[in-house]
Amino acid sequence: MNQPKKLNTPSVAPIKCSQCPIRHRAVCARCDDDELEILESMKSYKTYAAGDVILWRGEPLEFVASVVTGVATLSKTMEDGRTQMVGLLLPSDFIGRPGREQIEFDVTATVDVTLCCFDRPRFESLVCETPHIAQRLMELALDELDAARDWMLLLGRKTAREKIATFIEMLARRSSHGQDGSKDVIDLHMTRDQIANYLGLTLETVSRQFSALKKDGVIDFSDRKHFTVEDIAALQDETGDDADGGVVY
Amino acid sequence: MNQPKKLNTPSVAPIKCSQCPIRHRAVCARCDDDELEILESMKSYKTYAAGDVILWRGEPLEFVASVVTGVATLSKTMEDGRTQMVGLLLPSDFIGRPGREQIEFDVTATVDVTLCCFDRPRFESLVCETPHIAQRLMELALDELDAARDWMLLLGRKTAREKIATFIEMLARRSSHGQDGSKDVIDLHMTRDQIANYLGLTLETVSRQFSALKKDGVIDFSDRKHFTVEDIAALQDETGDDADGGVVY
DNA sequence: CGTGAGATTGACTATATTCAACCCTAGTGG
DNA sequence: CCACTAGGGTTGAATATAGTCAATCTCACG
Repeated sequence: MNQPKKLNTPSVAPIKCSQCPIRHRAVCARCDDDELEILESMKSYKTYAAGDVILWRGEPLEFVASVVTGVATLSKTMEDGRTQMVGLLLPSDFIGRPGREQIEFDVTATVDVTLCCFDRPRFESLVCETPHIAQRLMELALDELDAARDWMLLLGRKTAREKIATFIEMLARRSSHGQDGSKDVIDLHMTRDQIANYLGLTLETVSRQFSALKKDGVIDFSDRKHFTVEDIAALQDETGDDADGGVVY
Repeated sequence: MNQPKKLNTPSVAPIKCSQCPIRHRAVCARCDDDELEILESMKSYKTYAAGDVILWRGEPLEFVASVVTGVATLSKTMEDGRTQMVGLLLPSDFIGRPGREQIEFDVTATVDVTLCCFDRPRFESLVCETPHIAQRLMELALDELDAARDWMLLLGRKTAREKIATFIEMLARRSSHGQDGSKDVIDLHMTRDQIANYLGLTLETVSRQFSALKKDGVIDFSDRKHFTVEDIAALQDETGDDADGGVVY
């Protein structure tokens, strides 16, 4: 953010896989040293500045990649401009799929992003030869599928207030710095418009619901991008989800 | 339907994998004869009558399975009863995931269903040893992920009319018997309520939109469960999707 | 200090939901 | 054989929720 905006650098000096921050969570998580060496030899890094489009929908998919740092979004846009985010990519998440020539949605960097890229055809043959990669890719896909299904419930059935509460609770859980119960300052590194596209709302409705939750003492904004959760219990009540996360009868 | 309702039979006589109707599409699609023999020895069939619940959310997941015949749905229900379908399982689709003890949603048979089941722990070790299974499972998961993401756009951004048009077009495409352009009678084997839960609407809205499309001459109902598409072009216009399926600039 | 992108707020409107009455139709039992 | 019933389905009227349009505000940045 406070760094100068850099142009879309085609590749930067790679770090060693063994020291990679996503080594044990990304597509390479199950790989042994030999397999890692193959990946090491074919990987290249690319960086994108906040706001850059990483891939356009329909574009031929020349590489697949893991997110090393930063956050990217997947989104679909209709002819008349209505758009819906269909996924959030955090470090260790995977972009692209073996066997597909094109990508079905736009991929955009919301903050500065570094990708660890692999040439798609070469990666595809590697998937066939290296069971550890297919296994991990399966796990990643199934995890994303679970997340997508939770999101479908939100999009199809939750009210605006429930959507916002769910979103905030997700952020709160994700950014809880160690000790529980503390009122961390949470960074909302998205615009109201992006949040609206994520939740299937308009930006005005997002703004109104934030204001309402603030008025009700559930959250408090220090500025437009930073807030604290004042009443976690109330927040969880508002999400519409079961109390303990799903296993209630 | 016209057969007597049978009780939930724990297992029925299995057919040979080599003659299985889903042999080349299911999780076993890439398996060679040796691998198939292992699967053959551990599989068992279960059948469920239309309306039966196959698995309840939160239930310990003792088996994983492929759908051999019939249709099942995945759905999530909120405390107050609002429910959202999050997936449709057709023959060759897979239920359950290795590495998860519990299932996150209800699985229900909408018509009579036959499953090809595998004991979960044994299947999990097989996934580790048999790359062809992990590869195929990855492909199936990625396909479902693509479908889930299309559905997210529908749920988050489409109007009631667009949702219904998309739904009908999906049915029309799926049940087109060979020659294109013919007016096939399409079987709507779901109630208005189930359709509503699928599309994130109420059953009244579903009914109203069907009536409106009929009045506009786009579709025609012979009875409540059967209709024909009278104007495919108009139907596609109403879906809100791009004309040729997505790759337009 | 001016500018512009993003955010907030208000007034009005549209869309889909809710509530309720009524209608089919298939299946049941007298 | 026919009337009754129940589970879906349709339709209408009133309502609520979120969307649209528009004015104003805030704040970071040049």
